[in-house]
Amino acid sequence: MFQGEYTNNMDDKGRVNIPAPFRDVLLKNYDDSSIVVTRDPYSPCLRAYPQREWKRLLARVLARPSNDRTVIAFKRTVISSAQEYAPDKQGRVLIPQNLRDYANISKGTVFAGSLDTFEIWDVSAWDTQLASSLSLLQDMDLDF
Amino acid sequence: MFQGEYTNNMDDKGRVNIPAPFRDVLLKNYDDSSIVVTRDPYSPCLRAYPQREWKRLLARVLARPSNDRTVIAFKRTVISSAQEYAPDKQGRVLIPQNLRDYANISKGTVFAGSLDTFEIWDVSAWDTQLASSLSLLQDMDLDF
DNA sequence: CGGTTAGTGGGTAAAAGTGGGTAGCTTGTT
DNA sequence: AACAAGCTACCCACTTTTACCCACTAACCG
Repeated sequence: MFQGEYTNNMDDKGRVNIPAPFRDVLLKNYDDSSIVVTRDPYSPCLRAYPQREWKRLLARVLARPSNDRTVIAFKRTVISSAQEYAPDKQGRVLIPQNLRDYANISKGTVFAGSLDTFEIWDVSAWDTQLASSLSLLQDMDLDF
Repeated sequence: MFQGEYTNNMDDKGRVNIPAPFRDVLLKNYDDSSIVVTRDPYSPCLRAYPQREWKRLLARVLARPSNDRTVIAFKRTVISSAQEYAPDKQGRVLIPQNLRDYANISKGTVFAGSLDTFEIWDVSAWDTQLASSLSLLQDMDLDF
């Protein structure tokens, strides 16, 4: 399970270090350190899936009628942008330019655990998102 | 059950001592001295869960529809920031910078028992919170 | 008043994160 | 087809952070 929030810097070449705790989860729970990175359609951030979770998502998509408009849109935004990455010896992955643009990532990069996936944010986008999530929760007054 | 209020000092490295009575509860009632520390979404403080209580919380969250906006907000504020800590030989844990910022903790740190969890406050934030909690209770005039 | 436990401070080895060079591949151009 | 340019994977070296250990002081308890 991915949890915790970590900030790392992307270098000039576009590489960022996957936080060590996440790499541990990948190796221990999934026997595979490679991930699939893609656009998150609901927020301006990227989402990283372990291989197994990515396959589960694909299965769910394939189970739907392929002419459905939302399924088509989902394929175009999420699936088309998905790419598999294996971290290098230092634990870094290269984020391609189109995904960097989508999430507005320039340098400061936040990795946020989200149970079976994790999110990748630009640090200032993360801060504003965090503030609005907090105010949403306070207004809703839900009990967990 | 965690009860009582204790003040300890965080050192320059960001470590604070978990009060001994709380460590006792962790060992005796939970057979595990490690805790999960996370943001409290309703107040500017942190909340520490014994492993077992944390798992119960996760189960409750997972039972809800994952596309619900409040569930997403909860994941981002609480689950993303959650990290597991095992106290060192002296009974201290390192509070990471992002959580220190959230709760405004610099040095004086208050640990407040809250039954199956406990809260971690900056001492001055705790004082102001205490004053307003008191006046709230006096106005409401409910009988416990 | 001595002994034990809680809390505090600091040193140090290992791990995590960062920066950059280079060889080899792909791509595109003449 | 040959060559140049750019990109990327891989490697090495450095810096920063963290985990772990030891030592000291203060409080508590008999």
